Amino acid sequence: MDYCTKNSAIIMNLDCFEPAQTLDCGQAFRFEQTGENKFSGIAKNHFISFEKHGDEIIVTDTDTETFEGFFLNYLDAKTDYKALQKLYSSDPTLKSAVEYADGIRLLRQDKWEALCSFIISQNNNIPRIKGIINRLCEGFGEKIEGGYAFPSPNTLASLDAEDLAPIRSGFRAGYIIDAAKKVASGEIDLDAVAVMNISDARKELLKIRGVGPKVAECALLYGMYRTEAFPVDVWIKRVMEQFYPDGLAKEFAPTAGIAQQYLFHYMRTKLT
DNA sequence: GCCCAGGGAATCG
DNA sequence: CGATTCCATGGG
Repeated sequence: MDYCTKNSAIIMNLDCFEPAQTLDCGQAFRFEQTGENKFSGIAKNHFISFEKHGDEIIVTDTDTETFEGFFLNYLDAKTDYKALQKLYSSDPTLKSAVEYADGIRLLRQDKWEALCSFIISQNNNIPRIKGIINRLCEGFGEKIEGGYAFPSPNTLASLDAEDLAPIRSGFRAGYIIDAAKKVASGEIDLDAVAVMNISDARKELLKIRGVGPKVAECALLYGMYRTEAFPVDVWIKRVMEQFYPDGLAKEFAPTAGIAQQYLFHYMRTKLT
C-alpha cells in the first residue's frame, strides 16, 4: 500500500480493494454508488469518496489527516490480503470465491456502529437496513460535512423506543435503545468485549436484548475485528450445507470471518 | 414448539 | 397483478 496527495485528492494503491465489492457486500450500510466507479459514504463521523481507476484509487471528500488517522485503519490497509487469498486457494470453493471477487476487505468498523447496525439487520434485507440506518443517523446523529454521523450510545440512551418511530425499525427499536443504555451506562464495555476470549465476548454481547448468536457474531467480526468470528446467515448456511458438510478446514479458523466474506458474496451474487 | 412483531424486497402463481 | 415468503430475536 502506498499513497500520495495531489491537489485535494489522495491517490492510493491498495492491494485487493475494489470499493464496489468491499463497500457493498453487506458488511457496511452507509456507502452508496455516486458515480460510474465512485462510492461515497460515512464511517463513524467521517465522510469519504473512493473512485477506482485501474490500479489506483482516487480518494476525495476527506483530508490527509483523517485519511491517515482513520481511513487507513478502517480499510485494514496493514493486512496482507494477497497472503490470505493464497492460503484460501488450497480450498476449491474458496479459491473460486476469491477469483470471483478478490477486492473484498474486512472493514474495521466502529464497535457501537457495527453492533447497532447488525441489531437492525436482523430479520431484514439490505435495502431496508440502509433506509433505517440513514433515518437513524439523520434524525439523531451529529451533522458533519457530507451528512450525519452515526448517533452515539449516549444520545440514543436518553430516548425511548417510541422516539424511534420515525426511523420505522419496527420491533427492533426497543433493542436499539436497550443496547444504547447498556453501552452508555458501562454495563457492557465494548472495548473490553473486543479483547475478551471469544466465548466470553459472545456471552457478554448476548446480554443485550435483541442480540442473538448471529448478531453477536457480526458485532465481533465487523466491529471488533475478531476474524475468528463466523456469522452464519441463510447464504452461509447454504454454502456450508453444499460445500462444507464437515465444516471449514482448521487452517482457516483464525480468519474464518474473512473467508466468510468471500463465500457470502460468491453465493449471493454468483451461485444459485 | 408455534406464532407474532413491521416492512420492503424477492419470488411465485 | 396480488399473494406469499424471506429474514433473527424475544416474548407470549
